[in-house]
Formats: sequence, C-alpha cells, structure tokens
Amino acid sequence: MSSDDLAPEDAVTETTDADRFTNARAIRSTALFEDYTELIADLTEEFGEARITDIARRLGVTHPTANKAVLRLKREGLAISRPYRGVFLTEAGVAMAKAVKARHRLVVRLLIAVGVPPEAAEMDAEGIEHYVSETTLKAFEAYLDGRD
Amino acid sequence: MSSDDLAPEDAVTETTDADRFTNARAIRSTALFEDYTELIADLTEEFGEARITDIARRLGVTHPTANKAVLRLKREGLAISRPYRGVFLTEAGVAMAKAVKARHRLVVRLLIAVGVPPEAAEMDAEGIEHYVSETTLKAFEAYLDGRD
DNA sequence: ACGGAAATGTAGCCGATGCTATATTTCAAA
DNA sequence: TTTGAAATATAGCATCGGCTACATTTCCGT
Repeated sequence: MSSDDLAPEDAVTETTDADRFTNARAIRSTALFEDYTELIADLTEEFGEARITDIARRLGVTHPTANKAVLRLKREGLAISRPYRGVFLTEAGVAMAKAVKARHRLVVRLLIAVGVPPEAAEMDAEGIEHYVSETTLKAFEAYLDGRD
Repeated sequence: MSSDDLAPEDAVTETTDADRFTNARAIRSTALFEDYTELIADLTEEFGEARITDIARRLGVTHPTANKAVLRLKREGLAISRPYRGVFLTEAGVAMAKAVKARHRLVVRLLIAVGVPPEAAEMDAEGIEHYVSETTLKAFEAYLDGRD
C-alpha cells in the first residue's frame, strides 16, 4: 500500500501498521547489542575487564554464544578484544552503554512510579527498555519530574 | 554466580541478571505469534478471513515470510488453513489474540496517561506490549482506574 | 617449571525470520 | 470458456542466536 492509496483525510502523516511492525523489527535486531554493551560496561567497571565467561554467565547463555555475539559487536565497531583476553568497548560502545543504562533506569523508575512492584519493574524493563523511543523517554522524564 | 555464592541477606528470593535476560529471550520467541494472532483476528473481523497477502502487507513483510510464519502458527495449534485459502484462528489463537489486544490497548492508554504523545505511544507499544507481565498489567489497570 | 584446570576459541548443528525467484492455483473478465 | 493477472505455495539462500563437542591457550599451584 503506497500513500497514494490512502483516503484523503489521513493521507500525509498516517503511520501504517507496517511502519510500526517494521520499526519493532529494526529495534529487535539492535536489542542484543544494547544488552551486551551495557553488560560489558558493568563488568569493566566491576572487574577492570569483561571476560567472555562472565558475560555468558550474566546473560544466561553458553560461552560460544557470547563469543559469537562479541564477534558481531567487534564487526559493528562497538567492542575490541585480543584472543584469550577480555573484551573492551570502543567509544561508540561506551556511548551506547551509557544511553542504554540511562534509559533502563528511567524505565524502571517510571514503572515503579505508576505502581509496578520493583521486582516486576526490573524484570519487565529488561525487555521494554529497547522499545522506548526518545519521545517517550522525554515524556517519562517530564512525568517523573512533575511528580516530586 | 549460583545462589550458594550470595551473601546471606539476599539469598533466597534474589532474581539474577541471567533470570531477567532468559525471561526476555523467552518472550522474544513468542512475540511474533502474538503479532500474527492479533492481526489475523483483526483481518477476520474486517473481511471475514485473513489472507496471506493482507497479513504480509500489514506486517510489512513479503508473502513468503508471512506464509512461513503461518505454517509455524499452524504447527503450534494457533491457526488453521487450507491451501490457497484464508487463515483462521483456533480457539487457542483467538484466546491469544484477545489477551494481546487487551494488553496492547492498556499499554497505549498508560503511555498516553503519563504524557506520551498518542502517535509515539502507538509506535512504542508495538514492541513494549510483549514484555509487560501480568503483574505490571495489573498495576497499569490500577493506576488508570485510580486516575479517573 | 610444569601439569592440570579453567578460560577461550572454533566447528558444526538447528530453528527462526527475513529475502528473491519460481511454480502453481484461483478467479474474474473478455 | 478460456486465459491472464493476482494470490498462494515452494525452493533455496542468508543471518542471527541458540546449542554441544572439541581444540587450544592461559595461568595457578605444587
């Protein structure tokens, strides 16, 4: 369906179902990178480096899975590593990790603010956070600010 | 980190990072079924049947992709169809569609209630909804009720 | 200094989810 | 009634993200 086919009254700014689903698919493909960069940042802060075994254990996957994911991270310019050594984030990786962590905290805070039990908020935020747009993030901030 | 290694004060009910990530992965694997059942329900209501071409167009994918997904839906007992005919939901499929639709509406309502612009709320809800647990859903309901 | 355990890497399998290209079937219009 | 366009099905390819099994490297304890 091209926009030509739309009825006149909603022709220009209409967001189609397909747009939304396509957006959700695009996000799904970056969600894993976000999880990895955030985790690598955490481990680096805690231990001075992120080791494959620790990454795998925290994510609940096997090391080969973590290893493959790190290869993809490196290919995308988000991390660097030498064989048999720890993994480190590039500047781009650090930037992603920081943004992801800030967003994660904000999502948890908002969930708790509307009455979600903290345990459930943490659990659900792990999936939700990836889909929260900048616009929605701003709205969350405004809501939490106006609430103090 | 096994639970044996935990400090005494948070030993028993601790939810680990791995638990949360494993939960998120499990949800990711059912999200597609949820999208399809909801969409098939919509199309069936609109047109009396859900045709592969319409499913594909609404989701923004090619028909072979939609066809394969429908095969998986059928394998999971969520839908039925005969060759070159429309797709219909089973009772299980209808139940899933109803739950998904109710949850979707609730998520959109909550986002709007905390100040997210409707357009962004619709967009983000498409991904968020899948990760909203029953507990969180109940909290959203309570929040929206206590707000009228 | 070396030997074994732990960590890391690699190979190969599988299913999911996308695609393009090519049949095949349906259905409506001439 | 036939035939051509639209819809549907199928084949085959790629990537991702899991896994197990096995190879290699590191590093600690004796």
